[in-house]
Amino acid sequence: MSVINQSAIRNNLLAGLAADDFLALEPYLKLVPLELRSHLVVTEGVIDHVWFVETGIVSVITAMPDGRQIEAGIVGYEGMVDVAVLNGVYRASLDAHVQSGGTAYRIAVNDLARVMEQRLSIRVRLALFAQTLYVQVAHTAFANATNTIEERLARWLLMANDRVSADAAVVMTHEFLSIMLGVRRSGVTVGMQALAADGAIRASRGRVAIINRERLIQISRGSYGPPETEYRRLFGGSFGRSVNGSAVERVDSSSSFA
Amino acid sequence: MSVINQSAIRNNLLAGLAADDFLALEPYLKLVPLELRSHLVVTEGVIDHVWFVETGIVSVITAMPDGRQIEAGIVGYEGMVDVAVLNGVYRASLDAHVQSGGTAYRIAVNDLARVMEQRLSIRVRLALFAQTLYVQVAHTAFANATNTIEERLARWLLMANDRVSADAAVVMTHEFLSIMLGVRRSGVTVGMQALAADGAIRASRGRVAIINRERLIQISRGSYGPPETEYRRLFGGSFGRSVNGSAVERVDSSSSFA
DNA sequence: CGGTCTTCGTTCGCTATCGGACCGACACCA
DNA sequence: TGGTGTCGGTCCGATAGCGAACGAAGACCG
Repeated sequence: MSVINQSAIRNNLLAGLAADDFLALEPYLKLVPLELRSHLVVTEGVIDHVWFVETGIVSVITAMPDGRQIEAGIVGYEGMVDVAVLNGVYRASLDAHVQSGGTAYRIAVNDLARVMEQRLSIRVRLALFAQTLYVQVAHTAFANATNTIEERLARWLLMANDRVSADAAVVMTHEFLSIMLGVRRSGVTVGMQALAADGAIRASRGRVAIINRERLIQISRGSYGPPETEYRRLFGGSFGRSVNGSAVERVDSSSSFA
Repeated sequence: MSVINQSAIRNNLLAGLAADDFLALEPYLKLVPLELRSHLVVTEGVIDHVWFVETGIVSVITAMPDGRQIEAGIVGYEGMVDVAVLNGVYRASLDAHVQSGGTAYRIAVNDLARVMEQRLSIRVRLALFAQTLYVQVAHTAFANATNTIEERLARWLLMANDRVSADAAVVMTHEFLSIMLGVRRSGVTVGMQALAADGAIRASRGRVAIINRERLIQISRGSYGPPETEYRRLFGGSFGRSVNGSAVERVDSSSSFA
């Protein structure tokens, strides 16, 4: 069995682990594709694997039994799915759907739990991510209550842009975004036009190119930023600011867990 | 120093600890008042204490530098503030404000961390609560995006009612609620009138009596229920249902949706 | 008891967004 | 190259909620 080289890992949680911690996890990690639109976790389902995203985007979704759903958070190479297992919960209360295809290192929750039990520093690092996701979701609640569609679109595009190589366009349809934001499809169309008129984005069928991040940030009226700042504070690096993509840096994770 | 009797504790996290775990924490717990409108935690501030709520209600709030704010979650005797420390984070990204005065057992984070280090089972229990709060916040994001003011009011009143002695009225002004929900004050007035006309509540100046929980749950259109169900699943007990001999009865909220 | 402050009720015009529908444009496949 | 399905642009009337203002009723205090 070939060994995964830590230096080749894009996932920021794995890449930043101490070398011996990574080696302890490595035998259980398996690189798997993230199939577009697949459901990694479904509400009330058992969580038997955890995914460390390498490329692509996964949405954390509040899904109701009657089919209504909305995005609560978004995870890319900076994080993992599902954080519930870090809190000792193995049955899901939220969905996780792949919104942009890619790859991830997958591990069985049993294996992860066993290794974390031996190596507290792994748990420490992953818990920091759970905290950033919690903050992100709280800010989604804020944005959903106070921001216009256009502002929320700007926020979403920035967050998606943070998670793809910086020059790549974001791939998604208006229909899809309308579901994530909980608004009408044609509301998204109008909002996108406004962003395009502003020179912030350039849109074509199923594709959005971010032209001017600075402008998008202004438009988002503060709904973008704080969770990303929190992430950088806890993990260091340039997440959310990278001018040219995956500038994943590592920082020690020795903050006292206990 | 007199010893606190665990059987007299109302906080569900502390009350449910194994006896020896509780005894290990007990020397560091101090019963303190929760002063109405005090800010237990403020964004970017250091978190130096944790509160295990006995009575009263604490709101978890997304606060922006420009003063805009909104409630992301709500914590009463079933939980603690701030859960960030469970993830090893000691600088706040969210506010915690006392919305309904009461009391709490307070502990210094250093002491809590030290004891948890010795007793993993304490950490395990508290982490379960962190998970329920995360789910609650995700559902706030859902409600904020998809529900009307009236529906969100119903949700808020139910959640507040869960956290006060069952027959007590909820004490708060329209002004206050408008800030928590991020809507106009007069929007709350109109919403309250609708709920009162429905016979779900009876309102007087600064006070709301819940008359018919069942009706409120219907009105909330699913925005109330799932996080409470999750809490019961993880902790057992009757949280969110009528507790100890209240006149109010209700069925499991999830049944209205399955 | 009267003054003062807080809270609530109500109104106005205005805007964002809804729900639904229709159609044209593009993309892909045979 | 034409057919077919997806996607985006646009329009309609309807509505929830906004921002601001004003006044009345309850609560508190000297």
